Amino acid sequence: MAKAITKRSENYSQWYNDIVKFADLAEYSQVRGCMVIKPYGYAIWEKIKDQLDKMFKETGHVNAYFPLFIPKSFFNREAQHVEGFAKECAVVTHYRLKVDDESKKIVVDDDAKLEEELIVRPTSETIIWDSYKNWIQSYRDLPILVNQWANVVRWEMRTRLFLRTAEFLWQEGHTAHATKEEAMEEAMKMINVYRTFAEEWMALPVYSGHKTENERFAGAIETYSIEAMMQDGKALQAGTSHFLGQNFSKAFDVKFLNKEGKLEYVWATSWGVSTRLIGALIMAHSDDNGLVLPPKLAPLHVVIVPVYRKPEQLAEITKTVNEKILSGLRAKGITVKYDDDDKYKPGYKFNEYEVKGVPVRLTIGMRDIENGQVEVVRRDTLEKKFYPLDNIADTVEALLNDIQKGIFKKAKDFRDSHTHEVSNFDEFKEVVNNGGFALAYWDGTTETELKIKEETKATIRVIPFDIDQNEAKGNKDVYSGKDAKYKVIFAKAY
RNA sequence: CGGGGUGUAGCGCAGCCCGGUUAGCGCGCUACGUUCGGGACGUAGAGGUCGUGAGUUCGAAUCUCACCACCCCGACCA
Repeated sequence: MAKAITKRSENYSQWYNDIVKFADLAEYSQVRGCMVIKPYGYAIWEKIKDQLDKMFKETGHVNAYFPLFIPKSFFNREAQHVEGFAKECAVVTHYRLKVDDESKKIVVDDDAKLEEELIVRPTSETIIWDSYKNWIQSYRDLPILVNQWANVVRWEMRTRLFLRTAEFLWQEGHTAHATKEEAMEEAMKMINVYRTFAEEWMALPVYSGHKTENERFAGAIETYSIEAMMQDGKALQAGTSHFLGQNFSKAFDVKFLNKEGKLEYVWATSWGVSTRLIGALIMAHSDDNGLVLPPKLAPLHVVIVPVYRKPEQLAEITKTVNEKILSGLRAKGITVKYDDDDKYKPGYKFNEYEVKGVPVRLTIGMRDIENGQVEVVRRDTLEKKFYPLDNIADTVEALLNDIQKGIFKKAKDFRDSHTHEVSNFDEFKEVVNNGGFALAYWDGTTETELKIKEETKATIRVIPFDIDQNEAKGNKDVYSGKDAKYKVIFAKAY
């Protein structure tokens, strides 16, 4: 074992870094806080992107692209928005370099200073609403249901691959509506799209609900979020959808003439998920042997490893693989790789694909051909079984479905067993400090929320949709002892 | 921005305190041979502006100064 992945129990965050590295997903570049997403990691992002894009289009959205640069003045328009992002913006001040006469080095040409600085987008509300102003005159122009796949830059102080990097890839939906109700419905619709994607595709159980005022997106009236639990019991915000009210339409003066001939401000939403989802995928499912991927998002479903000594044996195995395995699997849309690379030994390959989380491995040697069988190993449980070569495609298809369901159940069981109702602050501290979600009553004040954060580092992740908030009536806040308004999920978060 | 640390081969490090002739080690890499059902082994080999720039010295990876970069711990955050 030349390369060993740190065990989760020893050092969880080192384990995470090891998985990213050994599974060849990403690495830091020479640019501070920025990552290189390597082909295998990018392939996972492409799978995520393809599916989400499909779901967005099915819900009536279209893609467009807006500039990377935003004039500084745009940020002045919406007060909360600028406050939320000002401290982490990259700013372009010049447009030209030159060779310095004395040092012969490349320097910024001071004569090429921009009249107005450009901000590298940390999010695109402002530049998009500046365009919407020109797009919208009448209720007939609405709704606008646009999504953008893009990169954004937030100059974070501390970064972690996929979870928080200075530049990251994401999608941001920006919609414009004639009525408040329609916009609110859109925001809710999209958080549900995210929830469906998380649960059915990522095999990641999530709590969805409202964010508190304190945790809301800068400039939003209402923020909805999906929150997942990682294997250390901490929460990861996996996606957000915002009802922006008329904040941005007022800031950018976007009005439309309604059916009654009256001028009104447009109602807005925005919603997004990022490459952070890959971090969620890693931390939710993987084990001490490496990455574990849900089959629906695995770039490669099945790898076939031949075991042989002589070239003639390899030829015979290859013939069997071609005739009895490959076409059957491909016909079912299963992505399969036959790894007959002679440069590596089987043992090396077994480990490599295990670390990379390929859901199913087939091993086939002379012995198996004689017996008409193949060895099948599933990545999630590492269980090995022999199956007949006949109908191997059906076997594998069923197994992939089983793995998808199995890892969802495992993640859900984990989350549920680490989610506890707490009735007093001592219990509360115990739950959040040991890694877990605390279901607690809250008095609804930012003051209490901040005090709890200060004392425990735990924050309110969501006010869950699927908890009837009438439950809170007659109960007391876990910290302040005042009358409770909500029952919420507290946890430490990434 | 506050506190701490590190820059030496592709990666991980030793050497520096106490200056000295050819700068080492592990992994990886290349060639050949033996291996091949859970990360093989042997032999031979390739690979270095010692972060950058000045200075001290007969002589600097080593001492001095400046600069740059990155990492870790805080405050901030998808």
